[in-house]
Amino acid sequence: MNNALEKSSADLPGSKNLLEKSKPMIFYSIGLALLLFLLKWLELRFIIFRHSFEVYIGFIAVIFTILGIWLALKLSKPTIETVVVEKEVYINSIENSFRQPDGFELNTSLITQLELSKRELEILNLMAKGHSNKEIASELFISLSTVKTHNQNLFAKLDVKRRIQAVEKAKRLQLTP
Amino acid sequence: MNNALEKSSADLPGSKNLLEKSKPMIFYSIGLALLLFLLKWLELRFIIFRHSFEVYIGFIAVIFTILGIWLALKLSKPTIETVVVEKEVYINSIENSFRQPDGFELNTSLITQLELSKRELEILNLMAKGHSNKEIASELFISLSTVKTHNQNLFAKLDVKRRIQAVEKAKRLQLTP
DNA sequence: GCTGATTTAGTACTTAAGTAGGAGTTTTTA
DNA sequence: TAAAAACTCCTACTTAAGTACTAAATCAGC
Repeated sequence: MNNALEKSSADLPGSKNLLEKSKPMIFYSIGLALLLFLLKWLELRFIIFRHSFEVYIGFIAVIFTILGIWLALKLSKPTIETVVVEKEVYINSIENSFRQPDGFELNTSLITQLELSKRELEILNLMAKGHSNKEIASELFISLSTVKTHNQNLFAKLDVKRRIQAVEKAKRLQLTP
Repeated sequence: MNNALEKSSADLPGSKNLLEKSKPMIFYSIGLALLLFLLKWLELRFIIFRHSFEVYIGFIAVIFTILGIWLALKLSKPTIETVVVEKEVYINSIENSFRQPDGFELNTSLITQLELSKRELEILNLMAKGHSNKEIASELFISLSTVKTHNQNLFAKLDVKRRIQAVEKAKRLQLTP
C-alpha cells in the first residue's frame, strides 16, 4: 500500500472542466426549483386568491420557459464561424522550429487535408483534454451514440485504432494544443 | 505549387469565468421577482375582467418563452469568437510535419515528489505512445494483471481517473516526451 | 534476519470504449 | 432544387479499461 502524500505542487486539476460546463444547467435547475418554492411561498402570502390559479400560472411559466430554452438550444446556430483563407503550401520546405514560448499554431492545412470536420475537431480537442465519451456528449449536448459515431470517423481519418493514439497523433501534428 | 484552402474554425466555448456566467442568473432572478409582482398587479386588474383569462395566459406564455430563449442564449454558449489563423504552413507530407526535437527536459524532481517508480514511469511512457494494456504487457514481458495494477497506482499518484488524463497530465508536467 | 517498497499476479466485477450496420435530419454546395 | 456532406441517433455486440481487493516473490538497506 502506498499512501502517497498528496503534494500536487503546481498542477491543474483535470476534472474542473466538466463541472464548469454543466454548471449553467445545474444553476438553472436549482433556479427552477427555487422558483417553484417561491411560487408556493407567494401562494401562502397572498392567499386571498385561488390556489389553483397560482399553480396554473406557475406551471405555465415553467413550461414555457423550458420551451424557450429548448427552442433556443435547438434552433440557435452554434456561433462558430469558419473562415476560409487561401494559403501557399511549400512542399519539401525545411521544417523550421515552431514550438515557441506559448506558441501553439493550428495546422490548418493539415486539417483540411485530412478532411476533419468542425465537429470532429471539437471532439478531438475534448478528447485531448482527457474527457470521456459521456462527458463529451453532455458538454456538446449530443448523445453518447453520436460521440461514438464521430469517434469512428475520426479514428478512420487519423488512421488510428484507439483514442489515445488519436490524441497522441493530433498533438504531434499540431491539430490540438 | 498547390493552393490549398484552409479552414480555421473557432474552438470550443472554453471555460468562461464564473462571474460572467452567473450574472445572467442574477438578472433573471430579479426579472422573475419583478414579473411576479407584475403578475400580482395584473391579477388585481384582471380580477374584474375574468373573461380575458386567455389573454393573460398567452401573455405569460410569451413572456416566459422569450425569457427562456434569452436565458439559454446567454448561458449556453457565450459568444464564441472567431479566430482567424493566418500563418505560413511548411509541410512535407502528412507524417513528416512533426514537432521539432525541442528540448525536452525530464522533470526528475517532480517524479521523485510524486513517488513514481521506475516501472510505473516505463508504463506511463508506453501509455503516452498510445499502446494498449495488452501491448504494454507483452512489451514488458509481464501479465495484463500486472499492468492494470501498475495503472491503478499510477492513476492514484497522478490523481487522475483515466489513462488519457494520465497521459495529458504527464505531458503537461514534462514527465514524458 | 527483518522491514518496507517494489514488482508481480490473481479473481471477480463494473464501466468505458470501440465496431458494425442502419437510418433520419440538417446544412452546404454545385 | 437536387445531390452531397455533415450531423444526429439507434441497437447489439465485443473488447478494453478500470476497480477493489488479496497475496506472493524480490530486493535494498539496516
